[in-house]
Order: sequence, then structure tokens, then C-alpha cells
Amino acid sequence: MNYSKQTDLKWQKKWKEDGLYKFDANSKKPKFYALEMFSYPSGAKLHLGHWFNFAPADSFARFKKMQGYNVFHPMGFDAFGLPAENYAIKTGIHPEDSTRKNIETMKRQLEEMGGSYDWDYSVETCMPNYYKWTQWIFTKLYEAGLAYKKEAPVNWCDSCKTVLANEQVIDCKCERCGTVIERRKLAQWFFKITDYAEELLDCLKDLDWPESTKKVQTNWIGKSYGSEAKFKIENTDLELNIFSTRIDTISGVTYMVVAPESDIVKKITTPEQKEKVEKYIQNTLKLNEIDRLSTEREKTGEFTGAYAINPITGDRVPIWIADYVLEDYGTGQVMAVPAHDERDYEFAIKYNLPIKQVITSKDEKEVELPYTDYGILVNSGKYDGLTSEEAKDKITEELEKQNKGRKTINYRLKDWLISRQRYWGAPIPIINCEKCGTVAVPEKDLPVLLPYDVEFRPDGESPLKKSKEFMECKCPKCGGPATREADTLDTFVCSSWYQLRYPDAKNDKKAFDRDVINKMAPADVYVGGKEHAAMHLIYARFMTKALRDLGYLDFDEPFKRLVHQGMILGPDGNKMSKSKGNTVSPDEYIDKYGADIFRMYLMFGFDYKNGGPWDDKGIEAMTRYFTRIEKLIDSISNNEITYGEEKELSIEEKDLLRVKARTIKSMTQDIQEFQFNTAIARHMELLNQINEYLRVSKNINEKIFKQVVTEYLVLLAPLAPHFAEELWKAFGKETSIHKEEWPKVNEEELNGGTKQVPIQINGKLKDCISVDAEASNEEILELIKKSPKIVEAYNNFEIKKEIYVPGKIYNLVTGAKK
RNA sequence: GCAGAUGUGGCGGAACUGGUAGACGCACAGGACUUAAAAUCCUGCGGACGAAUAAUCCGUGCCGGUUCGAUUCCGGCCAUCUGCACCA
Repeated sequence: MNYSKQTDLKWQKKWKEDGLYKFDANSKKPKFYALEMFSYPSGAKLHLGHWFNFAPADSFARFKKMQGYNVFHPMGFDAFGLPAENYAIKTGIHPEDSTRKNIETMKRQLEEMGGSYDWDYSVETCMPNYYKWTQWIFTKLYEAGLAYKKEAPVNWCDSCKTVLANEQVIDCKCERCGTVIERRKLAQWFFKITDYAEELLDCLKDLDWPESTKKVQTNWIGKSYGSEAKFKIENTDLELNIFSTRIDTISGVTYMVVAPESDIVKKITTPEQKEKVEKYIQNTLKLNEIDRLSTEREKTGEFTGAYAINPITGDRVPIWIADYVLEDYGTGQVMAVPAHDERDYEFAIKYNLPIKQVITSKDEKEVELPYTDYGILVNSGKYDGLTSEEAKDKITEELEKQNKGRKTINYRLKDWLISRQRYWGAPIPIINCEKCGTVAVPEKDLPVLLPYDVEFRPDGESPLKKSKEFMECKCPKCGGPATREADTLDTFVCSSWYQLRYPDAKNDKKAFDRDVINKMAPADVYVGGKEHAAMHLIYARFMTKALRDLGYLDFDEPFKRLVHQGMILGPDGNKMSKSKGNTVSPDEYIDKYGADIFRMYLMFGFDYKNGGPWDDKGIEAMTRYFTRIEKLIDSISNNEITYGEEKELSIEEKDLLRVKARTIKSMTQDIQEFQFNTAIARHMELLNQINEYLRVSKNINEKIFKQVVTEYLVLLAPLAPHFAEELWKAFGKETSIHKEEWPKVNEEELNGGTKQVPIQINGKLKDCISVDAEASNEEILELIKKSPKIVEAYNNFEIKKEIYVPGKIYNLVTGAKK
């Protein structure tokens, strides 16, 4: 075989010289923004997962280009983040140095893959010309009240003396030393993503995204309808404000529970209970996350000594604290109805609290407690006899009338915590001035540069705090002495807007030009792993909406269509990981077989959306396929084929053209759906048909034959770009195959030749006849009736029914034997 | 526990809106070519019973239903995987 890695290199050089993949922003063709989740240069090289993600996605972009779109296909690097910093802590190599080096390597490898990227539009999030604008966006959100600071619990590793990001916490343990983490409270910056909860939920329905991912986001946002109710606290002016989705059970409240961290606890605890309550709170804080979150664990709590008054019944009920109530969901305060809630029931049993049934089943049978279904109200005074649904409305109305409650909606979505007590990220552009308070760094002073020389070994403080040079500054408002914010931004902030930067990547006046982005965005297709369903994909949606509301762009969603590639597992069926020793490197395969064989094998051997365990057996088969293609082209260029006279189309030619037309049709649909495996199968079928034609036809029609081979090669171009280019040249073509148009289906050809019509008796296949595809339905039926099986059936059996789907299938239903 | 996805030959995987189950390929077997091997080409290849390229029966996780006809639709299970998980 002639194809090899050398072929790849030759064409890569040529394409670069010719600027084949340069994006023309002024093109009149319709734009198509093909986007892949940019890569994270944590490892030194592209791994198999990158290849599986990027190579087929690149084929898709090429396909779109051939279809006549002005394809914008950029690539960049999500370059800030913990892995580089951890690597630095381990090896002493500065994150900037290792990241720069990794990016260079990966870029080169992406070129070796044959990626049709235009690197003039690349972004690297760790570069000042990018993070300047990340910081600028932060200041805009801050001015708009969408960024704020508050005390929040963080993950604390007491052994490393540092705060950990959620990603660094594995099974509630520090990823580095394995110590179980604690929760501590620190002042943290947040983005107010909850302001957009409703819109984020609502817009999902219009997105061309996998339903499962929409579902993940729906659950993540977690909208629930319910009511708030105020319970007055006895002998004080204070109230407990609870949220409940089951306000119909309010008459069954026998105690109240407040999250131990709540500020109100200190105010209501009676002197007698103070010691116990404080001890409980201390224990809760010390309690590690494993135990706190475990549903297995027995519930614990403590009585505060205070009592609350039920606004509906007037009942006086004790107020407890318990860690099964979470501070940051709802109001952090709940009404406990042990008869109709499993958690409350368990708690009531343990602490010997009363249980009062107020709901019974709709068929009025005895029910076992806790009974959590909807039903009919009992023991609820004037609400007795109502259904749960009716009672919810009535009770809420009553609360509203008394000004003690209202209908409300709750979301599980929490505000996005963006502070990281880490070095390798974009510094939060905030200055703390004693006089002026918190001041955003003005645009003219951006970027706030990340200093290079910083001790970033973890010892419990933000690394930037140790750089006096960085920390000390002047207040932009009053000019007085001030200090900088020492935390950096979560890398998800950097990656939440990169797709907006690409089309205007070199703009040094703005983050992006409004007209440019309105023209280019949203991305028409976005390809990446489904592990980002709840984080990155929600953050990017939020950022788009926030920037829209601030007037910087005019669309609502960043990604119109979303496709998730599957994951290639290790040969043992487990997720690839260095510790398991089951990783597979693409490099040796590329060297041995060339990028196109490897790309084609990845696309053919696996379902793109599912992935699967790695297995390289089929790669030789792909090599064989390449050899067969080369052989065909060689036989043409070496004039080994004897052509006949031009005549009217024979049945063989019609069959060849039909298969060709069908191949175009299927491949067009398949690639559009990212079903590369079947697209390649169809392509192979066409080669089989071409060879069949050469074998069978006595009079080879040169024009038809060469036409089919030409289209056959063009169909290969997006899938094996270097190889197809090489063959194209061998076929005698001067220009690049990548400038060709994607072939169109000729309907006439599609319906030519012969076709098969299956014949069934009682739903079971008995025969199959081959008919001229242009035959009329009557003619076909006549042939069917002559089929020996049918003749036999007519002779021997009573005929009950005859079903004929014209030209498609025939089914005879027989009765008793004659 | 809740939600979602998946389940088809020895293997990877096909099958449009219900219409020839197993496309395409791997592996395997037989044959051709060769002194031989490799490569290549041809043929076969779900299972059962057959000498059979004869006929019949079974077969898409399991049980049942709708239909002339079900991998596809409906009801009920089972298994695996992935999210979320004391969310009031």
C-alpha cells in the first residue's frame, strides 16, 4: 500500500501553504459554526479520547463545508486549572511552562490528525489577551448585581491546610492525601445563576439536544411548586418561614426543624438548651461530608427549647435543629409532619415526638404510616374531606389572607460559587479598599495579570496572598492604599464564554464585537462529552443569557444542537486510567498506519455516541479497505480496464447507479446524525458494487463507471482527508478534493435497476422475487401470483386475506386446508 | 430511593414512519493462486434437525398483549451502566 504517515505530512504541508482551511468571514455562503468542546491541556499529549471526540467531529465539519456552508471550525485550549497546578506542586515545573509546552504539542498533534481548524481564531484561556476579557465579564456581572460575595461553606482538607475545589474532592476525601474533608465557612464570590433558573429551564424545550441531557439539566435546576408558611415563634417577634410542597399536611405538624447552621438558632435557643445545642452545632460542622450526606445514617437532632405556633391550627409545636435539614435549600427551615414524610417519621420515632395523621387514602382504607401519597384530609378541622390537591389551594389561600404565607416556587439550583483559593486561574478583578469597600478593577486597568513568581505550594492560604507585589495596590476610586482579591476564578468561568470569543479572537478592544457574534453565533453544532451536562453546559447557557441582558449580544442560547460522543474504554472494559494501567496511546497507531486509517477505524469500529472498549483487531481490516480502494484507482490510472462501446444503460449499470445514489443518500443522512459507522459501511458497499460491476459487466461503460468512481472518492473526502486527496491526484485531478461539492442524490438513478419484493405466507417469509425497479405494481403482483409458493398455497388452502403493500411486501393469510 | 440510557450471532455493530432480523466488518471454516507461507481473490457462516445449496421449527433480556405481520407499539418484570441523591 502506498498510503502512510508520509502521505499525511505531504498534504498537511500543501494545505497549509494553500490556506485551504482559512475561514472567510466575508463569504456569501450560509455560515455553519461547528464547535467541539476545547481541550484541557493537562496531559502532555492528545489521548485516545481526544481523537475519538475530535477526528469524527472534524469529518462532520468537512462534510458541512462540502455541502456548501461557510464552515467556521475553531479549536482552542481550556488552559487554566488544577491539574497543571497539582503537577507543578509535584514536579516543581511552573504551570505556565508545562501548559505552554502541552498546548504546542497538542496543537501539532491536531494538525497531524488532519483537523480542518483555522488556528487564526484560536483561544487559550490562560493568555492575558483572553483572561482580560474573562475578568471584564466578571466586572460587568458585578456591576449588574450578578456577582456577589457571601460567606459560604468550602471544602477544607486539614492535612494539606487548604481549601479544595469540588473537583478535587473524591468520595469526600482530598484527592491528594486522602484525608476526609471538612466544611468551613469563608467569604466567597458567586454568580447569581439562580436569577436565570426559570429561563434556563424554559428554553430547554427548544434546543436540539439529547433528551437525557435536557433531563439532567431539568433535575439539576429542580423546580418544585409549593407554599411558604410563617410560624410565629412563641414569646418573640421572630418567625420561622418554611417551604413545603405538601402544605395540605400542615395540620399534621408536630414539630419544626431548622438547619443547625442557621443564624436564627442562636436567637431562639433557650438558656437551658444552649449548651446541648451548641455542642450539636459543633459536631455537625466537624462531621465529615460522608456522614452528613449519608441517607443510611440515623438522624440526629437537638431541641432548642423554643416553640412555634401553627398558623392554621394554632398548635404549639417544639422547634428542633437537625442536620437532615439543609441550610441552602428552600428556607433552611421545615415543618415536620411525621405521619406523612419518611424522614420526619424516622426522626419522630427516635425522639419520641408525637405523630398526627391528617391524610387518609382516597378509597378510605386504613393506611400505614408514614403515608406519603396524596389522599383525603382528616383531623384538619374545616379542611376535612378535601383532597390533597384541593386542600393545597385552600390552605394557601387562607395563609395569604392572614399574610402568613403564599404560593411559591423553589429551585434546587444554587448560585455558582466561582472563587478558587488557587494560583493557576484568572485573578478575580476586585480591589478591597478600606474606605471604598469592594471596587471592581476598571476596564483600563485590565487584565489583572497573574504573577509568575508565586509560591503555590498549599498551606491554607490563597497562593496570590503571598505575593506582596500582587496584593498591594491603589484603590481606583480614592487612590488610597488597597489590596487585591487573592482568589482566582473557577475555570468554568473561562470556558463559559470561549465560544463567543472564537469568531473575534484577536479583538483587543472588546471581548467580542456585537455584530460579529450575532452573525456567527449560536454554534450550529456542539460536540463533547456528556459529563459536562450539568456544569459547563449550564454555565455557558447562563453566561449567554446574562450577556444578552447586559446588551452585548442578541441571542438566547449558545449551542443550537448538541451531540455527545461516547467514551472509549480500556480493553478490559473499564474507564481508561493510568492507575489501572489500561490506557491506549494513539501515537503508535498513527505512526504505523497513518492518521486516516486510524480516524476511519475509530469511526467505523465504534458507535460514535456510545463508544466502547478499545480493540484494535479491526484496524487491519481498515488497512485492507484502503488497499482495495488504491487498487481500484491504480487499475484506472494504469489503464488496466477495457471499456466497451457506449450503449443504452444495461441492468448492471442501472444497479451500479442505484447503489451509488443510495450510498449518497444514506451517507448524507448518517453523517448528519454522527453515525459514521454506517456511513462507512455504505461506502464499502459501494466499492463492493463497483467491483461487482467490473466483474459482471461485459461492456464497461467508461462514462458511467468513471462518474461513479469520482463520486465515490468525493464521498471519502471528509472521512479520510489525506488519503482521498492523494487518490484524487492519482485519478488525474489537479485541484483539491476538499473543494468539491458533496454529491447529490439523483432520484431517477435511485429507482433504477432491480429490486427485491419479499413474499410472506402468514407473516413468514417464503419467497422473494427480483423485479425491474420500474415495473408497475400490477406487473409485480402478477409475478407474485406466479410464485410457486403462492400457487401452492392457493391450491391447498382457503385464502382468508391478502395484503399487498405495493412494491414493498406481499403477505397471504391462509385458513384451513381445502 | 429517584431519573435517564442500554439489552440483537463467537465479536464490533445494522435494520427508514410496524414490512426480507443479523447490513458492513472482524473472527472462523473450505477452496483458488503458491514449492510453501504471507498477501490477495472466491464461497460458507444465528441455532436445532438433516447428506443437503431440500423441508420444517426456534430465535432480537424475560412474560404477556395489539396486528396479516413486532427488534420496532402497549402492559408487567429482570439485568447492566450513567447521573442525582435526607431537596421538605
